[in-house]
Amino acid sequence: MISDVPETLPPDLPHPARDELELTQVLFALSDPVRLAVVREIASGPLEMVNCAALRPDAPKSTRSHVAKVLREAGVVTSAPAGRCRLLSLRRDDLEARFPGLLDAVLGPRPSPIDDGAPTES
Amino acid sequence: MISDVPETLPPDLPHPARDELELTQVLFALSDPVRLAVVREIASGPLEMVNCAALRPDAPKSTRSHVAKVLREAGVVTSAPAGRCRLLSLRRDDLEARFPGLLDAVLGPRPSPIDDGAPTES
DNA sequence: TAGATCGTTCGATTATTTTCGAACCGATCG
DNA sequence: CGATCGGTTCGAAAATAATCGAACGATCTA
Repeated sequence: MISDVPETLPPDLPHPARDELELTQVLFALSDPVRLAVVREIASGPLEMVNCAALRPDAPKSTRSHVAKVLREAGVVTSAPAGRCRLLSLRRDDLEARFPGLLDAVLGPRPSPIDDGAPTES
Repeated sequence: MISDVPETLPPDLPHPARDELELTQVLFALSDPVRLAVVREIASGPLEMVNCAALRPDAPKSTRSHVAKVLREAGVVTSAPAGRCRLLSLRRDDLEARFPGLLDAVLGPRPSPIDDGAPTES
């Protein structure tokens, strides 16, 4: 027997394919300080939205969701369901394939493992 | 003798200094197709606004001027008076110093002198 | 000097984005 | 099951950006 597909099937969010990424959309997504901060934060690895400091935890949920949406629709991040949360990941490979060097340039100089920015003891 | 500065001294337009360039502003300036096309066009050398095809010559002057203004205020281009015209130049050095690699990434692969994009004869 | 050219600025209108509450949904936990 | 948690969606309202005509200024040219 063929089980009916439930009317309310899990509508996972739409992500543009690699070859659909538009440079101007990507640049626009990165042109906002909050969104750029999110990208910087997940540059070191995927992160659940709920644990993302750049998405101000005190801000209204709908605002946080909107930030993620712009990044997702531009193809900058993927947003995957993970338990109750959503896991944000940077689409490094897709961005690099489509716009080589762009992400590195936007993320800026890689923080050296030797200098973490903390004050050194004299 | 000290010549009086005329009341109506040539009010040359304000340009941000190199160290005042903001990444988000630059990205925003580049995130519009028309503005990006202007940048691509002057990438090969300075160009008078009047001769810039990306600034649709048929569009109202005030719209054309506004496009140039956003690019100028973001620090992407300089706009220098040149006779009756204004000469737009890409601020390559400043952008490279401040955001290394960004411009190259945005401009994309340099068109090879061998392959100019024209269809090859079979 | 007068006219034409190129571009800026201002103000008004329109279009696009952002923000946020409310309603809702699935997953988890008691 | 019922409550809570994390997040989306849908309006509507506010903020921001784009568009364009009109007025102006400076430069060149006749």
